Amino acid sequence: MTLKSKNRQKEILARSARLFRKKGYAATSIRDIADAVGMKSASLYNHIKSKQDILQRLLLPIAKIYVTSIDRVNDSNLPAIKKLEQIIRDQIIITIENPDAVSLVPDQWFFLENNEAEKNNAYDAYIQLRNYYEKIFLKIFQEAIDEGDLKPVHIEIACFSILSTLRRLYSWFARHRTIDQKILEQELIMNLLGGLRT
Amino acid sequence: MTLKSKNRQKEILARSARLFRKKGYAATSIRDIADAVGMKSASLYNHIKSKQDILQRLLLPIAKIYVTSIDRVNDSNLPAIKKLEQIIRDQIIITIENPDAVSLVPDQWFFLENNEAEKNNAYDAYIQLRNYYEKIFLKIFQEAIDEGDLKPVHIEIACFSILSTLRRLYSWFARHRTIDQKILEQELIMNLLGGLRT
DNA sequence: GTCTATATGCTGATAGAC
DNA sequence: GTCTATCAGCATATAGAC
Repeated sequence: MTLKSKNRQKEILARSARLFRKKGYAATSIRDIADAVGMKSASLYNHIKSKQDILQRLLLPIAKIYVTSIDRVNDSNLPAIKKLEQIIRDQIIITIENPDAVSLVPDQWFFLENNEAEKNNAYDAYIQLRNYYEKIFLKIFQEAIDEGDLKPVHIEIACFSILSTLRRLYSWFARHRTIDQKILEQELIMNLLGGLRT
Repeated sequence: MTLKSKNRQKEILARSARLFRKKGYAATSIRDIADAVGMKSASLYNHIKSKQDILQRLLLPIAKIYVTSIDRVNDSNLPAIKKLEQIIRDQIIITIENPDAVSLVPDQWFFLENNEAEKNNAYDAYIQLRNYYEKIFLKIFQEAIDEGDLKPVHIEIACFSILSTLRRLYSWFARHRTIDQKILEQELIMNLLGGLRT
């Protein structure tokens, strides 16, 4: 594979991410993508296997970025409450660095297909990554309670609430790009964790 | 219009809402809806004008329910902080009573069409209702700060955070239907407002 | 690696029999 | 008010010339 074709693939993925974000996977056609890249739809197939292939090559890497990020925090020696703060900071950074790919996480993952015949279980693979992330998040949250830094709340409600906000951050950020990142971090940490501290 | 045909229409709307929730508007076909109702797709058109018509008749009423609800709270004589608590409670009730319609609010509104030629500006009408809701919400939030009950935070971040969680509540609730509603209210009020109180 | 041409199937919606 | 039959358009994807 040449460098040029790799760049072409990257461009196709980036343009697709933007279109999927704007219109949704189902409402975005291969022709839409071809137009955005500047070629005919048939030519796209020299670079990608299928429309589904594009979605998978957007969602699975971003899901792995999230998992890698929470693993690193989890392996650190910080107190659990500091780990939670770092997880929020990391999510903000991931969102700012990959806004289009991140935008697919709340909604478009559902269009991943589970083709068992071809051992192409992108749907299952994605769900597994997401569940793993949430499991670690819940575990750290419980530790912060055990360590006396958070109130003994219903952890599933609290984690749902925190993750709902972080998953939607991309859309807020699109409308407020000029905000200082440090202020955003401080405010979100206060919003999301402040009510739960002892 | 007979009672029977009204019931039929209600059933079509309810089945459609469930399908739009599960698969998304774009990925749900008229044939899917017809199958779910138990008739042929052509017969559907005796009850509804178009697929778009269904979406509009789901989203605009639920948007109006939200607006009516916040108007009533806003008109009350409660202190602003108590108004915010009531808004959260109201959103929980609306979500529990209309889970399928509410599920369309975060994502499927984008598929509303703006047909200016036919003065059928469902998209604009919806956006207007949503903007109105957010404007009132922000106003009450600012009042709670002015009344000394909330910290002088960046209100747009705080309101985004609170509304993100409330809009996603339907999906959490689907997985935890047995939770006591009072506990859910208490926990969410603590999660969403606790960190911001003076 | 891009193109034109095309295969095949599904889409929303309509016409008209009953 | 439901059906069968059908339309025109667009979907994903492929074949093969250049």
